[in-house]
Amino acid sequence: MSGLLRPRIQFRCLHQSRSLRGLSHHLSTPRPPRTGWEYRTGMSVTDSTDRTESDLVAARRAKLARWRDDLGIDPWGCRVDGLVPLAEARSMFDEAAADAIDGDPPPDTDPRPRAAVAGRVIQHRAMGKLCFMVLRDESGDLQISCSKAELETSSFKLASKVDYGDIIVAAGPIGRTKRGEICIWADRFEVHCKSLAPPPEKFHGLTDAEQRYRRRYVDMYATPGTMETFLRRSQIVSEIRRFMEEHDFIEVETPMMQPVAGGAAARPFVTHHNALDIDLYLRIAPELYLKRLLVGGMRRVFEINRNFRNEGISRRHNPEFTMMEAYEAFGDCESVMSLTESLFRKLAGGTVAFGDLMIDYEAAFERTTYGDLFEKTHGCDMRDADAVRKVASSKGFDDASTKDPWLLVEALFDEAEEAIDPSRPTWVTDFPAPLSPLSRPHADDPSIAWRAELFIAGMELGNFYTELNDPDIQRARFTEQLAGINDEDAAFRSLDEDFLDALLVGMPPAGGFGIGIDRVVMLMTGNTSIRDVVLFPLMRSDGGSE
RNA sequence: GAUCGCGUAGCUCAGUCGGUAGAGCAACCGCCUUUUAAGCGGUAGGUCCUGGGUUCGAGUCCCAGCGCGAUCACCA
Repeated sequence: MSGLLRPRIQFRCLHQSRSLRGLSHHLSTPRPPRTGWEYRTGMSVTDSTDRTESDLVAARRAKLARWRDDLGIDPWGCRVDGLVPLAEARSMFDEAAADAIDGDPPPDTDPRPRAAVAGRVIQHRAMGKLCFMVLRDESGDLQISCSKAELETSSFKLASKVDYGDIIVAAGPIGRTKRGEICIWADRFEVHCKSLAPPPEKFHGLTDAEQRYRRRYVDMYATPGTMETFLRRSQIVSEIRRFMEEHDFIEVETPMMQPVAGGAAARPFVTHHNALDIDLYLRIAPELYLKRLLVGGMRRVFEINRNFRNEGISRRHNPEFTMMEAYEAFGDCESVMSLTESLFRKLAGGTVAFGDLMIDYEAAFERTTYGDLFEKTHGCDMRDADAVRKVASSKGFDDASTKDPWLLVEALFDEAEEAIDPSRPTWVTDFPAPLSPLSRPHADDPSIAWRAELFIAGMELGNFYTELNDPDIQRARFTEQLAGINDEDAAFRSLDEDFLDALLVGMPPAGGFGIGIDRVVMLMTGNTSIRDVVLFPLMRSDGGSE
């Protein structure tokens, strides 16, 4: 429930059309030939047909050829059974067994535990007849030592010549070096993948943000912290899923290609189905489909998946983003708010740092109403149209005298959001009904809707509603919204008649909510840019195959 | 979309007042059996983002473009 069919679309469209014009101009402009090929291989492009390898790539290819021709090895590897993750091999280290070996000649039976491991070489130190290397996999790092005395000649040659970035398999007893480093003393050593690309700097990894996002596969192994963030993301999504299932929600998948893009006010992406010869929209929200499922009889449903919005990119916005939406029949705004509060409490497990903020999820979240926040910031009642116009006019809005006063309230509310303490998770409740066309108005005051938003660290985390299930009011709301939109939006916005038919069949009263999963991950991992929690954030095309 | 900042070797970064393009890591050759960003000796590696301009001379100054980042706007 990501948003609404809001009249605000009018000015968003002005904004969007500028960006679209900018984009088409951009696409028609020839770009300098800095291609993906260069990023990947370090080769430089001398003209459109002739590619010259960099010395670094040439050296790696030459090494590959020598291994294949002189040592007869297949550098591309094969299936290997019985491998253990590096962290697990490290944990198998046995102090007593290592002590038994130290100093004295090894006994007939080596008491040290053995392990076979695989990993990418991230450090390599060759010292003549001995070499050390550090391997990395998703579980961590582990040192391997290869001695000329312990390995077959060809294996030792390989071990002493592997490059940063190669993927190897090694096996042997898990011991310790003189300096106390846990280490596998390899008696088996094989290369299972030759890396031909020039590696990044081995201590800093990639620091240039552009390269980190464009070449995430390098960033993941080379930059400290990247893998941890994405493993944590995976855990968080898994915890959320488990939490929802424990609360008797069932997971569903609804269309991402929709004939009518509804459930939010965003501008959609358009695609085309050839056989049916129809345009389809990538969904901007799953809301209207999930509500159909309540009509069909499901009591509690949720969906975690991508939405696509054809809008700007920022530190907090990626055009495709992951959202969880959930609907609970016979719940309401309050029931889904308290469910969410306990979800956040569980995910955070206390206080989590985000930038300079220390955010406490244990205490009850703050609450304020939209109207109070508005009045505190602007000194007038949001229902007082004349006063609102006066404030808007004093803030320099050109359309202060003609625009719908509720749209002025919405525009002015941005400033009010800044009054929310970013270090305290805060509910803003009782949104204006005219800005909330999918939620139920209060019985005693139809200008106020049963709708709340959650704010944390200055970010909007999600929307929470008592759902509107009166088909006549819903139709009227949709119709009002459509009446106010401009030509540009009218092209992709229309009444979802099938959804209204579903409401005629009858949807039980319900609470519903949507939360931005990427933003939850940002909060839980302390990343202040969404690009650091999305594996492959959208980047401007940079020529070549990127 | 606006404003500000950045773009130099494969990577991480220096580059003074406009005066011959620098270092570390990585690479190549040699030495080295307990290293920890190993060490020592040697070698090679550049479209200084692109295109104009100013100048005797531009990595450096000016203009335009491209890309990235930050802030703002819009949104979750």
